[in-house]
Amino acid sequence: MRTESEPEAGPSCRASGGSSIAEDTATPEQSSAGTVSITMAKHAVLSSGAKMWKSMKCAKSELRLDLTLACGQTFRWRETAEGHWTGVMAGRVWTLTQTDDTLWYHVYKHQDKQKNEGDRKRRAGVCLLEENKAGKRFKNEEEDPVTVAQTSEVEEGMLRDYFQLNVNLGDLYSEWAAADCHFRNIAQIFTGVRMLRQDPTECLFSFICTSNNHISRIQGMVERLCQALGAPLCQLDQTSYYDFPSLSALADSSVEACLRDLGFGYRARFLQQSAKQILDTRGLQWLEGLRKAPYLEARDALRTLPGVGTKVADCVCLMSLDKPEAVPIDTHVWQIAKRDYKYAAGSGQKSITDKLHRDIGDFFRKLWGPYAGWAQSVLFCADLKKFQSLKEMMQPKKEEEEEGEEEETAVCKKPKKAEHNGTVKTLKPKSAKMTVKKEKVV
DNA sequence: GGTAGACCTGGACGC
DNA sequence: GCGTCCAGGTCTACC
Repeated sequence: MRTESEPEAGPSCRASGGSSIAEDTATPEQSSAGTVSITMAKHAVLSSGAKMWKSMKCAKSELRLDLTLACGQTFRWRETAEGHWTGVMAGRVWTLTQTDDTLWYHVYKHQDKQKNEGDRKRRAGVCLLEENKAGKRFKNEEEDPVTVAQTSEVEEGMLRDYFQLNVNLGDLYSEWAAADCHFRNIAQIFTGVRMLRQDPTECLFSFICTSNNHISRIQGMVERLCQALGAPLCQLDQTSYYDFPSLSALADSSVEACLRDLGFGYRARFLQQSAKQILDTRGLQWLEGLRKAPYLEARDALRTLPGVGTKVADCVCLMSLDKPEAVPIDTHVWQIAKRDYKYAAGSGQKSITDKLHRDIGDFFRKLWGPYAGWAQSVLFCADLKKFQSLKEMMQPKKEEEEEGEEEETAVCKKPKKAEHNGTVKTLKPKSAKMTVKKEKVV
């Protein structure tokens, strides 16, 4: 997703697909009407008319787009208008928004021919960088010869799968809150935070970029990766959208130098080598196949890849491989464990060792049960600096509740405001009493 | 099983 | 405006 206003940063390896935008692109309404226009396609906005939108029932308590899409589990969604989130999922560009009990979605069209060509080249391992650089044209695809109803059914199915809407989040929140008073306080405000079921390839290679890195920089890197090696999908306003690169495209021997030029640093080698290792020794379907493997087996298999340690492997397991018990332990989760749960083991250590990772993971799995990774993501989300204004809202509520509540085990002292947005890491443990009333197994 | 240092880069922060 | 610090880790060598 590169905007026209972004500076050209790369010497030889900078895609510039947005520079020659098709002048014949039209708004979706105009296109469907068969008219030719020089108006650039725009991001959909619900207020401009519900006609171009489809909808499905989904309560905000089950899904909060703003929290779920911006809590750091995915790096490709942007708020393109107030409450409207645009991103790429399953090779399509979507804008999502929601009202109280309805999830609205719009899927943008792109030219089939162009998409097929991109797919063909990606399968062949062709780096699309030069082609993108030369300026591909983004057009609206023609209407598919399927009924609108069939299309809606497919798209709704894709959304249900992506957001894992078959999982009843309300029930899980109740169970976590019953087992954990700290969670209960956080959950008053941070409702609807759920794990996505992402494409394993996208998830793996995005998280290889996260090591020793800022969230803002990670987002930029993932976008440049797609821009350089992914197939173009469409352009909306000033933003070009690309599919995530295939394994073949990532494994090409030229990729490391290309990505180094794009500012990936030492991670460039990890990305190329991991892709190559998967293709050479495992095969295209291996990553998806790990969805059927037990958690520890999948995690250990991922850890054999260059640039994939315990934390990244856990992220991939949790966010794309159907392993809800995976609890990624990073420095912030360690701080949360110490600050909010008085987790003492390993407090004298300077870094997160494998043993500490295993022990903290077991601690949270014991506390929250088989969906511990989901619960952890709620706390992680609440700790993000960008959501501190939300967190502050819960303080008065909590104080009121504590005043009228004598139950000993439910007292969680007000946690110190934690700030981490990729740049602030000052987190000092503050005493907070945590008593687990019972071990809740979901 | 634990520690330390290197690894890229850019945003935040202090001056 | 400039210098410094450090980030959602991983890898390697060493103890």
